Amino acid sequence: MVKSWSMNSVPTIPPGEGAGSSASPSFRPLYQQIKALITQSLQSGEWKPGELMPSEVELAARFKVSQGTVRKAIDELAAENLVVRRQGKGTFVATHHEERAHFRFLRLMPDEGVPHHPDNRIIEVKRIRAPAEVVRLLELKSGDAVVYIKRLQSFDGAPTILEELWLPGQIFKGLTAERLVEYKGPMYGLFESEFGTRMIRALEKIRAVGADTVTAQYLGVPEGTPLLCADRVSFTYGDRPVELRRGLYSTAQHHYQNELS
Amino acid sequence: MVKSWSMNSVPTIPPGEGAGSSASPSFRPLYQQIKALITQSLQSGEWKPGELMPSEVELAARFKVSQGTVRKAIDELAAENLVVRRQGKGTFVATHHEERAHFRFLRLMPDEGVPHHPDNRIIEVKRIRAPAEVVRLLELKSGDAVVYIKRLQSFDGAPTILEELWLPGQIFKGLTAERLVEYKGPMYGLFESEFGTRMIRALEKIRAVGADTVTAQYLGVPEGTPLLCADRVSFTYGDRPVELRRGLYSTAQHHYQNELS
DNA sequence: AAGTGGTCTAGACCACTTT
DNA sequence: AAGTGGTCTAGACCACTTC
Repeated sequence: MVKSWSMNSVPTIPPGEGAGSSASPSFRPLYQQIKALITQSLQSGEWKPGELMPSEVELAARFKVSQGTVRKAIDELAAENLVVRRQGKGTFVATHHEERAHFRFLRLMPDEGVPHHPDNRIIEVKRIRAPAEVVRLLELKSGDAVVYIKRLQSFDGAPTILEELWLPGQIFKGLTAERLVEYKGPMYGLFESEFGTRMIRALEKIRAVGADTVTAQYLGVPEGTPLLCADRVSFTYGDRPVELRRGLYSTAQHHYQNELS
Repeated sequence: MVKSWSMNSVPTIPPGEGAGSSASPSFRPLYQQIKALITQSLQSGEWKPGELMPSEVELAARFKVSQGTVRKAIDELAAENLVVRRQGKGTFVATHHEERAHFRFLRLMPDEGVPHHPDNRIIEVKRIRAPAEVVRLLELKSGDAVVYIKRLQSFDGAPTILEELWLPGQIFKGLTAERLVEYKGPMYGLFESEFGTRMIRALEKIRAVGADTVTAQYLGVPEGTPLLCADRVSFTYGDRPVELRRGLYSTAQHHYQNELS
């Protein structure tokens, strides 16, 4: 179904688009081919977020490879948080509808106490033509529509995060203020369930800025107060950018936490 | 040398300090025991940073386990950046003396252009009694001495990072301003070569603050300018904290870059 | 040609979960 | 008891580096 190496399983993939500076023709390990095939099935929705995937034995039979090869492919997918393995139960498609995932993209932690979920207040939702900067970062076509969202998040009643989002209009067609307000849970969960778009990873660029008049009002701080400004581009399968987000964080009682390893 | 499982290799480790909420007595996979033994050898300096380690076959013989088990142990060490594997050559102890490692702990990137190394200017080096906060974060004893360092880093002549460091006095005995000034290369390289202390990972807490008078002068910005403030605690083997660092970053032409995955 | 890490297979047994 | 992921072994061959 996949292979072709020599005697003991040799990949069929012809030399070509090598991933690097290899002098020899490019090779592709079998397990990486399997990994790509499984990723395709995840992307196409053959197995939906939260669902149980076929067992390793089943997948090995389906792809006509050994269980060990399937295992190595799934190991990498698990390391990338695309799937979750549970001993004795099986392998599940990762979803944003679990506690575990909620704080993977929210790095703002309280200086003291345990992290918990913010209260959301939607300020504005509208459909606009994408600004040039958004066109560039989301790889859109000039003139494409985007959904613009502005919201304020509070912890224990203290306004802390003022956020603006830009989402490709084509993907997020029916996204209205009502649906955002009535939806309980993390926004990425909504995107995943209602719009079939799962955020996989994101890139953030962080700066320090002074609060402008409007921002200061929303966050309840003096104008000019230093704030963290985090610009985020989020990607779905295949490194396709599908969200632009600018967050302004008040760091009076919170900090951005990061592990370097 | 290690094992004891049953017929096919069973771990000797007696039930006891299980790592988790397991109801049954705790087990420890063989490969994790091997991993711990290899880590010990790294920590003790049996193989020094940059050096070639014994091959998988040798280690398998030494520990009386299969090559596959050693491989899995080394795979995890490589994932944690403790060792580096090079096909055809062998496995090497990771070191801060390589380009590759330099930007693992320096997340401040230029808004445009490629990242490069800063110019260092040592402002102050002194030996002091550790302040209470430092005692707490570095897990010292009250009254212990620490080496205090203050330095300014510039990119293309533009002062950008004002940093303060606190290092355990016991470990960093002969650390003087002269040695810091004459040393070329990343500071973690100096720590590794001259003081036998290798930084493995670090935890950062980031806030936005306004530049005070002194800071503003060093960084050449108006007083009150918003700056990133990054408090870092670095750890060596065994999660022992061995460095406290506070960096103030001017984000006029740079940003703190972070990948969420 | 020899040595090293990298891939693949096949089979055994273990721990965990559900039936 | 049956099924799942997790560990361990043994052996084969491959790609890369050095001699």
